[in-house]
Amino acid sequence: MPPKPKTDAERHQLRTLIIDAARELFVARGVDAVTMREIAKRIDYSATSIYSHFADKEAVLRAICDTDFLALATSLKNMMQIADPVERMRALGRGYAAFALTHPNHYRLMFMTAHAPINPEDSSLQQNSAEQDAYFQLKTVVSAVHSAGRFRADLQDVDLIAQTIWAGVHGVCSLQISMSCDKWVNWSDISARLQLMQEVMLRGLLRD
Amino acid sequence: MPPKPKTDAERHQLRTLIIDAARELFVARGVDAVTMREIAKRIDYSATSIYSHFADKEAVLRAICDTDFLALATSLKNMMQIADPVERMRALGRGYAAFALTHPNHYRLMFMTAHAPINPEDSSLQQNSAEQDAYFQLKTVVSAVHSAGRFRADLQDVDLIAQTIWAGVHGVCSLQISMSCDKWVNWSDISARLQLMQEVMLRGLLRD
DNA sequence: AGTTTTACTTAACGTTGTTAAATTAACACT
DNA sequence: AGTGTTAATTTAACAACGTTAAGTAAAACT
Repeated sequence: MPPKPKTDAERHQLRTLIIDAARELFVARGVDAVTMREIAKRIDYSATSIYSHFADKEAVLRAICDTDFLALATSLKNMMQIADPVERMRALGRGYAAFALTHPNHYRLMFMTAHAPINPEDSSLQQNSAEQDAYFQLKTVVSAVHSAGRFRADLQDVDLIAQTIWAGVHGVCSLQISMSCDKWVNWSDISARLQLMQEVMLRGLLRD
Repeated sequence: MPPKPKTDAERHQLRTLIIDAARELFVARGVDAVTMREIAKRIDYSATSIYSHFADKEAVLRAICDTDFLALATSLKNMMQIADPVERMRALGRGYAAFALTHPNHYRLMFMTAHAPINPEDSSLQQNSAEQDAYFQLKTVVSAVHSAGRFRADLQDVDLIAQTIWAGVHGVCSLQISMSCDKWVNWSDISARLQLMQEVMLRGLLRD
């Protein structure tokens, strides 16, 4: 019941223990459905002990998201190796979608929830970093495709193109996340929807 | 404080009074941030009286969505008059986006918030109705374009095509609604993003 | 040895969605 | 007219939540 003084390393270890327990529960059943007491029980601590490591539930969430933004960028980084820029762009889309659909609750928090503008001081991530900024990765790929002269002649605005591609993939993923259990619509297979979106986007953007 | 027996009309009136109060609050501050007691206070009733009209908070949300789904379908109905099926499809996309962007909070409730599965049988709206079902309207247009032989040869699944178009427009709108204030991304003009998405989708889907 | 600090725990507060019980008014029937 | 019955609504109450305050035991510092 009573404790020993802990080193910084031990403190950090407990911090990530909390984060990992919380993430597992959030991902499984959604943020709102998971209680602080439950997170604590998972790691055999009392609920209130979490508050000596995080200001509140929201802070736990932000910590998880921070690591997951990084996780997204990291998981996409592997695909940046692909030589052909168009294939690279295609792989990036697939990777992004895979991330969204395997971590729907994280994705909801990152891209489907209105949040105050991200304070660079508040986030540990660096903007315009090939390792940490997924949007920068997308922009880089789009820029490469553009430089290779593969886009249609009238498409010159790299940001605009990147945002349209993002919107296409995001549309499929977010609709899946918030509407797929809805019986009103006779939903096609999610992989078919993703595939067609990818095809349509490429055909619509690339030179014949 | 005490009551009179009420006619069906009066009951219905109070029901919509609750819905309207709840909608206003939900739209302003989000579903989770609004309490039942707050909704009740707005219409000078006790919190518990809501439960004689709705099973729970979720049921209030569903009822709100129901009326807004009808509003969306109604606003799209005019565009179904356009003769050329491709032009009709284009107009439908524009109309949908206009609804989303002029009623962002309603749109968020309808398409970006997780809610219990909508069973067509306990909705007041009629599925597959040209007046009440926006998805049916989209499907009808897609079907017309398909019948006119305007889609590429390999595109045969009307549901799949409709859902992809929906995802494209939804992607632009939902990204705008939840991320446009984010300074991380150098956002292009929303109308330019919509325009390009529309172009890309049509070029990707239609025969050359 | 005695004080302070650290790492926790238990108790407790205010709110939440929701249910149960109480209250009050109008109607239906003798 | 008096008496149930029913409907509409309220107040009281419950369990659970996020969070804060107060308490406790061991290690560390002096």
